[in-house]
Amino acid sequence: MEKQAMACKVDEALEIIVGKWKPIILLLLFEHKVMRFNELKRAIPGITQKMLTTQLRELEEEDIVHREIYPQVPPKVEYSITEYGKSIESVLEVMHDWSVLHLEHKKKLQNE
Amino acid sequence: MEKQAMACKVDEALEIIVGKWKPIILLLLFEHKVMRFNELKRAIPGITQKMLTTQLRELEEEDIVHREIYPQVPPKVEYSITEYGKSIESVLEVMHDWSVLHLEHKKKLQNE
DNA sequence: CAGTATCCAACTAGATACTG
DNA sequence: CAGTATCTAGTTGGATACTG
Repeated sequence: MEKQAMACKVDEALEIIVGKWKPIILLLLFEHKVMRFNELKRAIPGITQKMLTTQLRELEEEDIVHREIYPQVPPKVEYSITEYGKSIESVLEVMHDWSVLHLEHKKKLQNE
Repeated sequence: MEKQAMACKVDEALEIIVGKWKPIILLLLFEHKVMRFNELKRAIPGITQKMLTTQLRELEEEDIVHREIYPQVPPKVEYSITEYGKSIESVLEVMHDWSVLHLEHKKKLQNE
């Protein structure tokens, strides 16, 4: 595979998984399976409603997160990972594992 | 492992691999082993000198890219992946593979 | 050749207020 | 409860000019 084309595709993946709050949103949904809007908001310290909405809409757009609306008052909306979205978990794990490696490496460098 | 701590670490990894031009820089260096500044610049259409410098400095800071300066006129500077930096290749590959999967999935969705 | 320095436009994200 | 709307401060990145 040509490297330039590959970089192009990597960028696309990054745009989806990145976004300041996406990893934490995804990890929470992987853990809890189903979460309501305010439940997510409480679980993510520092996020604003606007940001949470935006990031969830983007993940929904990519068919990674499913949004279930219950037509009732007060409104109830539940978020979950789609069947397809589950494919992203291994990517998050690889990134996490490398991060741990990286932290250790930096610590080692500082001790020299 | 607690999910919140994990998200934190994933973010750190993302900050390093992301940056608009980092994937392409890294992939080029993985392919060519050693590249000079202008060689990289020519290989990356649209990048400015400022951006290339910034991104390279950040990768150098993280001990992922090595910068070899030859004290001569005109100056010659060569960039390469550090021994440690090689650990990032598999992360890029996983992200790339998922991107390909994702493109296929989106195409399938549009045909429905 | 391999950068630095400066300026500015565009986008991002936070705070805040409002609503079905 | 689960958002939307608006405004604004801060950051990012591009264009351009200059340099050892």
